[in-house]
Amino acid sequence: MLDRAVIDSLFPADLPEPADWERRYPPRQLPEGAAVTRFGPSPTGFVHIGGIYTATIDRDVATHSSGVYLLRVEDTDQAREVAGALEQFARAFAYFDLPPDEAEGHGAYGPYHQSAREQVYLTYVRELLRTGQAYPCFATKEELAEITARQQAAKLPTGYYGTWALWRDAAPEDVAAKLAAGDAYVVRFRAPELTAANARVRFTDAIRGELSHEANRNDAVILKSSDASPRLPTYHFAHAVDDHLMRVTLVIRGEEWISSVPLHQQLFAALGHEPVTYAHIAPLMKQISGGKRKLSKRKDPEASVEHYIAAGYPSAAVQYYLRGLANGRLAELPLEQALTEPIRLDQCGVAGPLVDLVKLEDISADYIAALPGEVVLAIVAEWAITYDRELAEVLATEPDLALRALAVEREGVANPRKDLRKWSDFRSAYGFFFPQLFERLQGPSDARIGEASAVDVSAISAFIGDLVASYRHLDDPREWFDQIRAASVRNGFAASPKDYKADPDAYHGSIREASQLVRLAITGSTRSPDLHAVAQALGADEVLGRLSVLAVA
RNA sequence: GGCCCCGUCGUCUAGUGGCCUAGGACGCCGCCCUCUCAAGGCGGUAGCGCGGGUUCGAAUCCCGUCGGGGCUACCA
Repeated sequence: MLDRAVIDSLFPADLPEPADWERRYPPRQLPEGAAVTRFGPSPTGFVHIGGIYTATIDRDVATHSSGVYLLRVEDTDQAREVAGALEQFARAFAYFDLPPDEAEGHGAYGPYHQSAREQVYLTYVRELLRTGQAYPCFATKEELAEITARQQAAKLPTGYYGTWALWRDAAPEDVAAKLAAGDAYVVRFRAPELTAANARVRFTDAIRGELSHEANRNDAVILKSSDASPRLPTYHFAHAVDDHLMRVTLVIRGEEWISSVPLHQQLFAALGHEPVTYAHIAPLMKQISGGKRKLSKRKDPEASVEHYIAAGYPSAAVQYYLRGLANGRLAELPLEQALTEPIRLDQCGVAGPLVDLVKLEDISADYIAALPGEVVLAIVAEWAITYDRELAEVLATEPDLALRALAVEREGVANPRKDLRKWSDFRSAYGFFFPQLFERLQGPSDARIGEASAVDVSAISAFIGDLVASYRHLDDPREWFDQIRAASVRNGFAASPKDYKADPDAYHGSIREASQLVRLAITGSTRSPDLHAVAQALGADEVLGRLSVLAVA
């Protein structure tokens, strides 16, 4: 074993001992059964929808057990750090209403950035070195690559273990010489010797139940290279140190970590830390040609929560969807109830679900349809400030018109329109209400009419001309529409589709075609909410203005 | 390659030996309503990966097999 003096010389003289940290971060005083959970985003990319999914479960379990949910930024991979990631985390958690009880800036167990915890990690690295449970390793990248290549050629498990582990049992004087020469090194964990008795490990997962795995044999790196500053640990070691000192009791993470549990348990044991409970959740998947694969923040930018925020999916709808994915039972409940009912870990699915935007949009449309017009307006206006400037300005200057538009077939009806699935749909669904956003037709030969109607230009202008001349802005829907029918009949349209079908050659078309022309003029589209309601929201002047352009050939 | 996780309609799921000729939701299709669209109402389509067992009886238990996913980094 390495000389204690040699070991200590590698660390600051005033480095605290484990007991010091234990005192500084005492066990929490929490009610029986309270879970302390954490989410640990890495700023090597943006939080994606899977991260929100995990954080939702973390937050929920802590809340419903009267526990604590903390946010710890896992920024040990400084080389791959992405600028702006932290700001994006904050935006994402704010948007989805997932406030941590503790995070950088508040909480007694910080710092909550791993890059600021160098001293803590060094204490425990030194401790493992002192007890011979870790050792410095000077193997170069080339040597490591060669080891891997030889193992693969020999069809042996790859890794740094046993006799492959160059520095595991190196002579102390060789190590001392390397250190004296100032060569860069990492610190590796000395994996326990495997025997028949400990070759396999079993553990209980809060979601999956009993799991077993081959024991870890690899001398995993726990402290990264000495030529970097700050000197940071790998995920594995940070997990064993931080989750202990932050007094985390329940680690909820993706199932890709199951394979690492044996290592983590060895690390906890070596450190003398009480093991934590794990809950490995199934990862959200993405449909790809020929199958599905785990959602990746690198490969799938559309999975970024920025995408959801920019498109304007309501936070509550997304949460409802994600909670339903976690516990199928919640998907059967009404939204309000599903948002407050606890998520049960033992009811979490074990197979990775595909993210289904169509389903989300259905939920979202239902949710928005139940919202009062003024609430929709307030949220859309807020959203538009960032994502649709022009719309934001229009809404600011025309709030009353916006409210009238939103009231159409939404307020006071049994089945409100479901034409908004996300805030960005507002422009296409309601934009035509606003003179500033609506482009009036050029005339009867406008391309938009050409695409939708076979009625010839002179017939259009005769009909619409008649309608404009006789137009009355009536309150009664039936009477209002009857004047359109009357004008169309006077100008060669059939009063009903049935009449038209009986003798197609006698007419330009039926009331269907006629009303589509009116619709086109007023809304610019062949698809719109109820025309009379639209006309009421618009007002007589605007309606006549929009119709008049078709009155002249 | 080794190890691990997973496998019910297109998708998300209910289902823990008989309540299952497998239920719900979304999608899709049809019909109704109708001045268009959306919504709504009604109806329909579609699934236990495969092969062996165990059992009176299996989606449910066991074995094998195939398929998908993950780990095997000084990334998390």
